[in-house]
Amino acid sequence: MALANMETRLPGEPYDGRKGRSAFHAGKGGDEIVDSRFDRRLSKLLHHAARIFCEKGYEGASMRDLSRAAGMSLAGLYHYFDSKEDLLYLIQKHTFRTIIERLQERLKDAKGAEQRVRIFIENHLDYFLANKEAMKVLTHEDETLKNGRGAEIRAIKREYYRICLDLLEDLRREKGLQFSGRLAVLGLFGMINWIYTWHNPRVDLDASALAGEMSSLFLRGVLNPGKPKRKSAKANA
Amino acid sequence: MALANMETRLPGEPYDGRKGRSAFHAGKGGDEIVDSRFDRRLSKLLHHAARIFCEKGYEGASMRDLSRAAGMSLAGLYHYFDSKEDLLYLIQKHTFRTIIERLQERLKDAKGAEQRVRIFIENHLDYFLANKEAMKVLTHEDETLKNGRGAEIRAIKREYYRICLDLLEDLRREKGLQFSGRLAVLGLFGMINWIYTWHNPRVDLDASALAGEMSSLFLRGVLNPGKPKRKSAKANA
DNA sequence: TATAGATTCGAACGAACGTTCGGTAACTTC
DNA sequence: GAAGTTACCGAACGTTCGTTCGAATCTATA
Repeated sequence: MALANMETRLPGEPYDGRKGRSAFHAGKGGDEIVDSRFDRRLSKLLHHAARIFCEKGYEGASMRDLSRAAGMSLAGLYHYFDSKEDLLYLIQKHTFRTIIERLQERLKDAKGAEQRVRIFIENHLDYFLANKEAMKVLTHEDETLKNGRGAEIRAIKREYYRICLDLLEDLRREKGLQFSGRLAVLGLFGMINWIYTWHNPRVDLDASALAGEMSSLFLRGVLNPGKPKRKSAKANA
Repeated sequence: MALANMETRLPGEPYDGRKGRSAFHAGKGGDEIVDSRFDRRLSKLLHHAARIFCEKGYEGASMRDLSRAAGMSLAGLYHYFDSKEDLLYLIQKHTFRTIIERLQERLKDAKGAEQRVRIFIENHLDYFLANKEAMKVLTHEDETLKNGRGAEIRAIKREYYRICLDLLEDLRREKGLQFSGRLAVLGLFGMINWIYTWHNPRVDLDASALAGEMSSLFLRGVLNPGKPKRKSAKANA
């Protein structure tokens, strides 16, 4: 009973996650109010939760921690979501969807494969550093969600991966290069996701400068022809 | 009482972690037997624990999970270590110390800054892929340990970071380049640590081939002069 | 101001957690 | 084979966990 809405959806059907109270679901005239009282409160709760999951990890954080941080009773929280797992799911879905949405917006008016890769990197770092807590939760709690919710997040992740892979393969084609797309994507993801373990705003560059540096590092690595061993300027493709 | 040996050491003094029963502590004639019954059993327990921490995360894994996996009673486990936290500490310390030890061995007979950087990367990936579980625990549970144990692991981490930084600064000097050592180290760490999230032995290259690819990607990125924007061959240093 | 629904709460539930304790069995040393 | 140490276990301790329930309070509309 408690797990009623757990696995009774159609596969691929997203969880509502709002207990049917939100004005998000479109009325007869299409999307309308997206900022009901309920939605605003839920959004604040998600931010509090992201901060706590970021600090103590998903498993290490308790609903009592969240209730304390949000200034709301433990029982009251459950008015806004179904379970702790649902909470993580909502955070990850919203974060992932937003970063993809912003990326597609920025890619609209971009010409040239190299420029588009730079935009990908800058968008990622911009959003990462502006939403450190949620992005750490997205990155660090990668394998935490199971079953339906996990599958849905993993699907979004594949979508994001695919976008990056396509950009890199366009680049490869445009410049007539040879490299493994998979390796390039995952190497790049490593570089730009790892920042949550070290970036300190008082010491390190800001997002846009960082994006510039990392783009250069990565693109030079990908664009330049591999020299076979040592001291030999011209080499095979 | 229960936390007696928790914070009563001198700062910097490592935890024994063996409850004084190990033959590890040198006798009068220097180091002798390193493989007492106790040590061998402990080592097996650490492997089981690494596997479980890897699968479910440190917080998500229970001592009962470990007792089941090790085929030993819950109470019996505590004969070998003080606490769950101690367990994580022992895994991380041993893993980190071993990877550094092997690196220093390999660096002994290596000439040329570039070659030494390649060795660093190869050693890291070799060990990572041969000890995936422990390395994931080391990497993923980075901020889990607190207080004394956490400080000690963090010190080893700084040592490892420093080794890499020195290698890269040697390279920069030798080739007369200009780049941020910190950014290069952390970018490289991102690339080579991220593999635990994606490497699939049935699909991906093995450690040595992967090390070759990543070394090329990274070194080309670092070694090649930065071109300012677009289509301009010669640029500033 | 009456009413319906949305929102919040205190209190409690059963389950799972890390750890401890007293005792038994096994091994080592003389 | 007695004595002493090491290895291990069943059972329980006290705490914390995620979640639920019924009731109380707020808010918006008529």
